[in-house]
Amino acid sequence: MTAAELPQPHRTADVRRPTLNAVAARAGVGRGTASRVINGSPKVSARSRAAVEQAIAELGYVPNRAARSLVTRRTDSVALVVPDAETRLFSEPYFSEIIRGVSAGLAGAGMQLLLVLARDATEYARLATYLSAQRVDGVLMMAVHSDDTLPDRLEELAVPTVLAGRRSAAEPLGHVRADNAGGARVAVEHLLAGGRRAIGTITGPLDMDVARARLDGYREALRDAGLTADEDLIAPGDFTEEGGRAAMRGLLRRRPGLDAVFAASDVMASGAVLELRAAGLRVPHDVAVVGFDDSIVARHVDPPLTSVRQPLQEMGRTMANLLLDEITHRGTGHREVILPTELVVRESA
Amino acid sequence: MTAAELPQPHRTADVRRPTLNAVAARAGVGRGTASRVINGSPKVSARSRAAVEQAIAELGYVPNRAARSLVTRRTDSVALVVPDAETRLFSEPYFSEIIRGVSAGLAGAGMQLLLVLARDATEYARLATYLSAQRVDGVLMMAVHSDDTLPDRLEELAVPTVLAGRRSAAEPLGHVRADNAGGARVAVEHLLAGGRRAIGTITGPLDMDVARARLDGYREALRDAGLTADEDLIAPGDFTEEGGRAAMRGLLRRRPGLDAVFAASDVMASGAVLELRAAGLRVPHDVAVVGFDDSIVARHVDPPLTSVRQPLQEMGRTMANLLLDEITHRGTGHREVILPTELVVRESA
DNA sequence: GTCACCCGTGGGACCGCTCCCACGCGGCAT
DNA sequence: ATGCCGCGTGGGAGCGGTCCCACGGGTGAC
Repeated sequence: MTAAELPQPHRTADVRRPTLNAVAARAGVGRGTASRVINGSPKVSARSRAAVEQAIAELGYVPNRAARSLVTRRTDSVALVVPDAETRLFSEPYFSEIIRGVSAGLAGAGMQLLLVLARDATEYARLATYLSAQRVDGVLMMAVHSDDTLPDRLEELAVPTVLAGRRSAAEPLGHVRADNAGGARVAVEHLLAGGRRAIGTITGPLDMDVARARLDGYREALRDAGLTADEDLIAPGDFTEEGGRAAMRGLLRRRPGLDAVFAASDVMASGAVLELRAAGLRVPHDVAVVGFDDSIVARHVDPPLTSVRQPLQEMGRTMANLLLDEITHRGTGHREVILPTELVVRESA
Repeated sequence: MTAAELPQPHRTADVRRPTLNAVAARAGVGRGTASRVINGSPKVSARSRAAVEQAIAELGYVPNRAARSLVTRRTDSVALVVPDAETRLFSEPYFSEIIRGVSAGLAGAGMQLLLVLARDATEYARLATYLSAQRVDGVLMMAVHSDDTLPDRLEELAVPTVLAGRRSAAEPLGHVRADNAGGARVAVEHLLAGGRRAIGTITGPLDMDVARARLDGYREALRDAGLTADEDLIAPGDFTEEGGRAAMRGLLRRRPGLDAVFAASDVMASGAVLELRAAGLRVPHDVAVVGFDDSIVARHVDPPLTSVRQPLQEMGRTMANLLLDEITHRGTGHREVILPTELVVRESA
């Protein structure tokens, strides 16, 4: 790509590392046998195995990935793709925690994690070719939008792919998500149990499935309680604090008598709290607030937010496992895993 | 490593991608010429160049990284190492923002970013060998402690390395850091300008350079104002909220007349605020508080915290650039870059 | 005792690229 | 005309692994 025009770096410092040949020679065996030991083949005598293992230890031999992957056509690495535009939205533990889970899940299998932030649309579009060019064995994608076609392109190119969250209810690809609807439902049920009746909601961008699912949960809970989710109780947000403030402002204007709000993210909830305070309303006395994510913000908002926690790290780990499975046994079929959420009750509701 | 015992994945789907040979054949030139075009060598006639470029476009050719790096001994990828123990980092924009900067800095050079989270000490220790085994061209490290020797090992192994922050004032390796002392100084000057005179500080763990530097800045500011930084004005914290509370408690006990506090992190400042409130003191009326990091917490503390912002994304970008430079021109000498901080004034001081 | 078999083994043939050497060819000085 | 230079070029020789085929020697069946 553009690298072509750049000055070429030196060759790496010529501290030549021992090769498989060196190991074999030192162990007094052939390359084949040494290779077998390294790859755990059972068809090696105990004697040879011991000799090779000793040689490896003495020489500090580490296999050359490039050479290996040239012939095996595997790279032992997977990419985690994050549209850069989204990262600011979740400067939250979300990103980090999922990564930790993914990393933990991959480490056991000796896989490397390639982090790919797609800056703009052009770059994003090129990604499919890029990723499929024997660069990675599989792809994990975060924050996929409904209209995102990159996953489809990857599927066409036969690149194993697992998504964090789904694009729509009919997601054809394997993915892992939290029980968003269930979580939202529990949040609203908590508000209902607290005697609240005029419950509004601040949603995420409705072109995202997470946002829609959380809205669905909100609706279900109200319906089950015999209430109707009037349209003017629903204010669209965008997962940002400012969006939360604006949405709250709208809700207050339309429904002055509101006594509770379920926000589809803590960040929006924190915006809502700021706006409520500005309007002279007390939380939770006048208006109760529940957020979603149980992010660090939740604990630091005044009052601390009641929020729905998603098992982020486990989601990451599960994504890694699904992907590894898909890589190992092609065409296992795309599976979806839904992990349970948990309501963390604090002072805001 | 352990991968040896695992079941081996299939070979990648055999959608054989076009090779350089195919490109050369189609363009009617030799492999050498095709390679030259791809690598931007000037020694190619316009005619050949055009033919090759067309063939590349028609075939959708993308060079095989493994093959290339096998011979060049470069991988065109760098590792970002983060000790997993530093969960503290994860809860902040810190991590995400630096990554964004790093990613942006690397992208231009066609470099890949390998994310390596070291779970435990054993794994961390093995990292040096791991990273030096022609796996990456360079290493970026975050959250290095004073007693961390991994950087030294990497240097011995001739692996270009750049750190985020330094281990001590005598850091031999290239690194990028914020002007911690300067930032602290400005924070305290702001308190002085507000008429405060009995100014305490809550420090980070003093085995970390950041913490020491911020303490130094505090001292300098007081000294320049003709005040003395009595030892009982200095309370050691550990960058946690609870640590901040405890430190604040100690300060109040020793110095009931305190009228301001500079905390070396927002999280500690938020703890301090809680403690002040518990003691019946008002912020900023009775005691003004300034934090550090301008993290998301700062905006959500009540009252919102005045804080010192570090240019995280730029720090990431700078790290990437330093590393690229080190990779391209070996032995440029390890440089240090200090980026300016900025005081963000809110309501707490 | 002979033969078929199996197990462990060595090593050749690649994988797809870059590097570099040698070569052809036109233009310029001799 | 002859030589030399330098440019653009083709293609061989690896890079360090894995895969697989062929082979030696021990074993058991006949």
